[in-house]
Amino acid sequence: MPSTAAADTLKAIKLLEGRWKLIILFHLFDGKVQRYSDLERLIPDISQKMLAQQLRRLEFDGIVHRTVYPEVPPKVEYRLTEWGQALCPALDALLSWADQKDSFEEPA
Amino acid sequence: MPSTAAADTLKAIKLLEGRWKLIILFHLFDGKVQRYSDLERLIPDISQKMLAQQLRRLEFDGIVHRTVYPEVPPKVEYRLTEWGQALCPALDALLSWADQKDSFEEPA
DNA sequence: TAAGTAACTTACTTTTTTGTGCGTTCTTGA
DNA sequence: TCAAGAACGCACAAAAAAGTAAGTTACTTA
Repeated sequence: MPSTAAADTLKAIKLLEGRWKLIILFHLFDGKVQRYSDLERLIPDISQKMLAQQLRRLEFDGIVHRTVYPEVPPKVEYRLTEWGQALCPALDALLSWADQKDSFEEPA
Repeated sequence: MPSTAAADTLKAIKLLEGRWKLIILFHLFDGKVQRYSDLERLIPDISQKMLAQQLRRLEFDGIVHRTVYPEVPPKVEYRLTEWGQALCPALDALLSWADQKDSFEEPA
């Protein structure tokens, strides 16, 4: 284990931190393609500002791909990059960790 | 995949979010036991307040175990719970995801 | 001419998280 | 008598994240 493992894991988690990113990602898994307005509908509590901002960040980080169709009114589609799809196993591992909680009960 | 998968993964990530938690955890992996003052030394930039606060939160969440020795001056030791140790594979999965990044280069 | 549409910006406010510095406790050794 | 040591707690300040509401663009259709 190189000494950067901790730092790199930190970075990985930072890419996913925040109130909205995972929620957005879950709507894009399995190759789903969504328009901005689809995501707005699927995530009723998010503000337009946060949706746009987090999508841009996910795009910048290489997790989400953005396609603009030059139409009026505008049309923009979002999908995961391949690397974004590759997040699945890691999130599954986290989920199964969370699920295991009750099977470990600490001795007092 | 039950429909709570997204919500549960969210919760799991929230347990690890923030500037300090993973840093603290990395110093406790592999059964390492550390005193409060050890962690202070190992994490030079953290303030006492944040160290105490995050340790309490990790304890509350069942990830870290806290042992107080009734001595003067005080002695308090921290170690991972079994469930806390069980985080390793999930963090490894995240790390390997991060490492894979360059092997996926998106077609423009 | 005017309203409608999708996908955002921008300016501003509120909330949450993090940081700073000092105080507290109790006993021991100089 | 008094400073030292370990592990905090507390009040307050700064910074970061999130939320609110209104404005923008550039065509299309009524």
